[in-house]
Amino acid sequence: MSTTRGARQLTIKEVASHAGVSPMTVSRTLAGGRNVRPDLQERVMAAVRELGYYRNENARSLRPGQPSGLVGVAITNLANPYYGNFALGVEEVAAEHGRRILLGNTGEDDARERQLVSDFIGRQVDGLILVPTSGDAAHLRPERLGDVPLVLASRRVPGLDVDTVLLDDVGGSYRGTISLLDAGHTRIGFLGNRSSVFTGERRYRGYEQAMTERGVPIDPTIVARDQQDVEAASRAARAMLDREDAPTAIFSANNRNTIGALREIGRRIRDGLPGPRPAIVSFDDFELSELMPVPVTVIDHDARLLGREAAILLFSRLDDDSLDPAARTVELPVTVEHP
Amino acid sequence: MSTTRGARQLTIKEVASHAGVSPMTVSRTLAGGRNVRPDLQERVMAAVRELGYYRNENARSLRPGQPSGLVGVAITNLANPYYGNFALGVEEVAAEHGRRILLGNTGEDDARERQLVSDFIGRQVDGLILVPTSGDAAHLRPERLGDVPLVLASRRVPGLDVDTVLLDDVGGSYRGTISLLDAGHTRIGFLGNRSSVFTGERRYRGYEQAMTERGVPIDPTIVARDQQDVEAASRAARAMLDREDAPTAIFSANNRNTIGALREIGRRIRDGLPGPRPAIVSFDDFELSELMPVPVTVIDHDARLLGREAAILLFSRLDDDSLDPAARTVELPVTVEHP
DNA sequence: CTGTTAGCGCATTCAG
DNA sequence: CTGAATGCGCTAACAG
Repeated sequence: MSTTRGARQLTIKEVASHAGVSPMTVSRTLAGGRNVRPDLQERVMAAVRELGYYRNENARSLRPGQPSGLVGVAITNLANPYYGNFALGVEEVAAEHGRRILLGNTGEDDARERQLVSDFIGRQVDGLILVPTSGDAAHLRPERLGDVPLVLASRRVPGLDVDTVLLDDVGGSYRGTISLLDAGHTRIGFLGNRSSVFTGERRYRGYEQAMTERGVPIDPTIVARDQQDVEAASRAARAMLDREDAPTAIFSANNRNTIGALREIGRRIRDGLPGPRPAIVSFDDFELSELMPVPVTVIDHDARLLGREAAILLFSRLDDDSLDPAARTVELPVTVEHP
Repeated sequence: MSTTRGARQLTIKEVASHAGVSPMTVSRTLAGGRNVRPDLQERVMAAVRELGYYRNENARSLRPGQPSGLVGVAITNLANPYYGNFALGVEEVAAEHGRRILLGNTGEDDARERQLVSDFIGRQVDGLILVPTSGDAAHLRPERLGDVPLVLASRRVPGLDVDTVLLDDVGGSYRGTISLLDAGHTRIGFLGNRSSVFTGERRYRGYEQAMTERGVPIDPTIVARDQQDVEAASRAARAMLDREDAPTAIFSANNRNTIGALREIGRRIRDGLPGPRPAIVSFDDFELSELMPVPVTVIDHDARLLGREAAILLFSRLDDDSLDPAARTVELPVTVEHP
C-alpha cells in the first residue's frame, strides 16, 4: 500500500533489520561488499530488492570529501538543435563516469546564469560545464567557485583563464570564404552575430582574413552583423539582395542566419524577382541542404563531440589530482563540405 | 587563496561566527528573515557576500518532508530537436517553480531507463517526467516509486495509469491523410515507426481511419512501418517509388521519415529518374519545408508546450495535496499546415 | 568479518 | 527575538 505524500523514504536501518544485520553491513554491501561474508551480502541484497530500497545519495554526499556525482551544465538555448547535441555529448560522457547532469537553460541571460551557477554549487556539484553568456566573469572566478572545476564550451569569457573547448571558428570561416573566392566570387556578403558574441567575432575574422589575403575589399553595405534569429536574418538578406550591386554569394556565420537567408532567396525565386541567386556558405550544418535552390557549402562540426570533449576535460580534472593546473584549450576541427 | 581539492565548503557556522551571531540566526535569515532583527540580517547577509557562502541544498533536504527541489527528466533522444524543445519546456516551468532538473538520455534503452529512474529516486527527486521507452512498467509502479509522482510524455506505458501528456496523433494523421484524399490522391504510401512504438501505432491508425472512411483500400506494398532513422526511411521511399504502381503521395509519420523520403525524392529529381514526384504530408515540422521540390503539408505541434504541460501536471500534484488522485491525460492539438 | 560511535550541514523544537 | 540541543541517512574510524 502506498502511503500518503511525505511518507518517509526507506532507510538503511529498515533494510538492516529486515535482513537481520547492522546498518554498517548494509552500507558495506552496497558499497561493493568488501569484507562482508557472501551469505550476509545475499541477505542484504534480498532485503533491498524486497523492500525496494534506494540509497539516499544526498545523505551520502553529505560527508566531506564525498563527491555528489553531479555535474552542473548551463547552456544558452536548448531549443537550438546544436545545444541539444552538445548536452547529449556531455550526458553520455557523464554517464560513462557514473555521473548525472543538472541542466539549466540560460536563454543568454546573465542573471539567470548567475542563479544557475549558485544553485549548482549549493547542490554540491563536482564540476561545472558552461556555455557562457558573454557578460562578465565575477561569478565564475575561482574564489567564488571554491574548488569546483569549470569548463567553458563554445565561447570564452574575457579575463577568465579556465579549461575551454572551442570550434575552429576562424579557420572554418576562412576556408569557407576562400572556397567562394576560388569559385570566382568577389562580392561576398556576410551575415552573422554582433562582435560582442565570441563566435560572432571569430567567424567574422575568418571571413575578413580570407578577403584581405586575396585583396578583395570588404564592402560594409553587404555586411550585416546583428541578427540573432531567423526573422532578422531574412530581413538582412532581403536588404542586401534588393541592392543594385547585390552580392553574388553570402557567407552566413551560423544556422539561424543561413535559414533566414534561404527563406528570403526562396521567396525571391517563387515570386520571380530579378537579381542574383547567391551561392551560400553556411557555418553550421542543416538537414536537406542538398535540396536547396542555390548551392550551399556547409562548414560542418559536431556539437555532440564538443560536449563530449568538454566533459572529458572536466573529468580529467576530477579524476586526476596530479594534473597540471594550467588551463587547457581544445579547438575542434570543422570540415568544409561542398554541395 | 584557493585551497587544494576537497577543501571543506563553507558552512553556516563560519558565516555565523564571521557575523557574530549563532548559526540559527543565519539559517533564519537565509530562510527569509522572519523573526530576525533587521540589523542582524544585514550583518548576516554581509558575511554571506564576503565569504561567498552557498547553502548546502543537499543537507537541507536531508530532513524529512523537505523537498529536494529536483525533478528527474528522462527522454529518449536529446539529439532530436523535438526532445530538445521538450526539455526546454520542462526546464522553463521547473525554473518558474524554483526547481532544477536532473536530465538523462535513455537512447530508447530499457535498462538505461531503469538505472536513471533508480538514480533519480536515490537523489530524492520531488517528481519524475519520463518519455518512456516502450518496455514494461515494473520499475514505474507506484510501489517502486514510493510517493514520487510520475508524469509520462508523448507515449503511454501499457498497464500504467498515471498522468500523461500526449499529442493528438490520431486526429492529426487522420486530417493530414484526408487532405491528400481531398486533393484527389488515392495511392498514398505510408512511412512510419513499427506498431510497438506508441506513436507509430496511433499515427498509423489515423491514416487507416481516413482511408477506410473514404473507401480507399490500403495497399500493404506501399506501407513501410519499420524505419527509425533517415537512412532506413530513404531506402523505404526508394523501394516504393521504384514500383510500377508507385504512390502519388506519401504520408510520413515523423520527422526522420520525412527527411529520408525527401532525400530520395531529391535524388530522383537530380538524376532525372522517371516516375511520380509524390506530394508529402509530414507529421512533425521541419525548417525550410517551403523550399522543397514537392509540396509538403506539415502536421505541426509544439514540443516545448508538451514539456510545459508535463511539468504543469507534475507541479500541480506537488503543490496541491487535495488534488484528485485519478490519473489525468492531456492531449495537445496539432495543426495541419498546407504549403 | 561485524558492530558501535560519531559527525557531515542544516532546520525543527524547545528554552530563554 | 535569539540560541542550544537534537536528529535527518549515511559511512569513516575505531572497537571487538
